Amino acid sequence: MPELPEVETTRRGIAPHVTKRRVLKVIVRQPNLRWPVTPSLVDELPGHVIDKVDRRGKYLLLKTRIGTLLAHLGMSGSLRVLNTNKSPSKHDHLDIIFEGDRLLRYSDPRRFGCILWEPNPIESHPLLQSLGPEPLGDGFDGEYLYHNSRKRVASVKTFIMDARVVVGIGNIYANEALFMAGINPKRAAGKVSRLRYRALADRIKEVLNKSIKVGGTTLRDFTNSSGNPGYFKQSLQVYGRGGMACQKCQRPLSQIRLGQRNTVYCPHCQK
DNA sequence: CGAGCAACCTGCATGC
DNA sequence: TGCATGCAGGTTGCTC
Repeated sequence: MPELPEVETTRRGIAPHVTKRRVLKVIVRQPNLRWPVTPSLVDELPGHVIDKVDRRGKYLLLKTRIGTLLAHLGMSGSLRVLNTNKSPSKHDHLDIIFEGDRLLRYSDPRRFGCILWEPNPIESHPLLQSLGPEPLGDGFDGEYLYHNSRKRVASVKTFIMDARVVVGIGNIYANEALFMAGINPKRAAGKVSRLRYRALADRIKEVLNKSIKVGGTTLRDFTNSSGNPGYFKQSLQVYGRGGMACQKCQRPLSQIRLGQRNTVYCPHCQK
């Protein structure tokens, strides 16, 4: 479900409700996520205050004085702030109950996400170790992409979706940014010019920023922390539109498989 | 080292 | 209606 804009939407939604709040209790109903929910979470988090909600790539970091809760939403996960009287349904795997009448509920039908507890400095967590720069941060631009793609024969789409290269760009926004930049997704990453990588980096920033502004993309079931959908779907130009007319040239969009992922592009506008 | 792919799991749309 | 199939927003970890 979530790429960077959806995770950032979640972060902004939950932050005001959990920051400075003290955890009363943690309830785990289904520990078998991508990795087992860290068992000590239930014993260690209660009694402590969430100081800050950060994001690194698609990971959410709930920081306390004694450690960090690291959450990933996988393909179908969500975090919502609810009243404690709301009873859980089938895929509501974990609750963090706060003092007062609020709880943070993790739901994830496919269970590709994770909830981990890390008592040590989070910067050294293995899952965060090999992540590339934030696409909306200073370390990311066309020069960076150009420099790191030399001699790479994999497709440029696979390249920008690799979290070791740059975090946060999933299948939706990779398709969109390549269309906006006029680059064929099949092109070898190492054969894209410096000039065109500048355009690509700019379009990546643009599409992510615009999506965050409207609460992300809701395809079937993504909702923000209050249960509302995101509105970027209506702005998508190629994702989910294989066979339909290109919005620039009116020719039909091609749909292919690239690195096991559905890929839509315009053979006329993207070279 | 990089590239390609199977795997994790459930829900939903489609076709017979 | 029922069943089989294929597909979905992500990422790791295996093989070559």
